[in-house]
Amino acid sequence: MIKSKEENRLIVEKEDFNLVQTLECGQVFSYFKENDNFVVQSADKVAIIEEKEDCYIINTSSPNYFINYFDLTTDYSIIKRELSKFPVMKEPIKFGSGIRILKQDIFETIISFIVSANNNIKRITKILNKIRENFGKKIGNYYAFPTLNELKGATEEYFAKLGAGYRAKYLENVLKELEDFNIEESKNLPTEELRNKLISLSGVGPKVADCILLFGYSRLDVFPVDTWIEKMYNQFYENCSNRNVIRQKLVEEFGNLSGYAQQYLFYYKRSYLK
DNA sequence: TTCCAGGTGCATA
DNA sequence: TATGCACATGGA
Repeated sequence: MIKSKEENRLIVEKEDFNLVQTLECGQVFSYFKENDNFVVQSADKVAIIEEKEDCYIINTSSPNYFINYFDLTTDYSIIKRELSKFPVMKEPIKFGSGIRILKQDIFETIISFIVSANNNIKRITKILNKIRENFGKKIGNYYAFPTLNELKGATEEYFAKLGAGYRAKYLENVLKELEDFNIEESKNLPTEELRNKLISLSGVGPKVADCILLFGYSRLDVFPVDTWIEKMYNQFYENCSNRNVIRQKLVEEFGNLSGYAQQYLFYYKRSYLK
């Protein structure tokens, strides 16, 4: 998987790793294309990634951070083999065979997915980029995502101006609520308890909480149910409009592989079936 | 014009 | 506990 690691560069084989699939499967909003490369940002880290015929060259001053971020030490062939035993997963796994679940910064993930609720990806990205530019430290030609402390002064009016709509109030509130949250300590909580704690935050409901758990806390025993998963469930399982019921049934079915299954299905359904 | 986007919060029964 | 509706915004 990791072919070589140097101080400013990481070379990664393409086996079980497709950068476009990983970035565009809906788990992350902090990347963009620059010339022929992808620029990937997470918290205050940046990677500029070149695609070669048989590998990716990840240019970054933080190679270890991106080894963890792209989950490069996990063997996805085992996960895909296990999940392929479920008939419903066969095509989605083939379609998104290079997806990896990112390990993102928790604060950034909380803010990103509050913005994402009932919103479209284009506007979500626009809003998050503005937050970076307005409150983040400058790193070279790019901007870091602000820390809680750096973003603390942002008001409802500010977020509304960015186009956050009715989520502006949630964002202002959550910044205050997070001051007593203690993200570091929360990492040790069991999934269900942590889920309830996240849901108590402003703008965080069951779906956003599950996304934060999966993409920020790397909890694989959650299955975020959004409009696309609901469509998929109604197509492949049974008619059901209660998202909580859908979530419970899918977690029961996929257990500790739920998070992986969700991403393969989401990507397949959203980009292929519509 | 209406519908929809990786839903949440709140009132009501 | 469960259901229904309002909530900003802009593209299709």
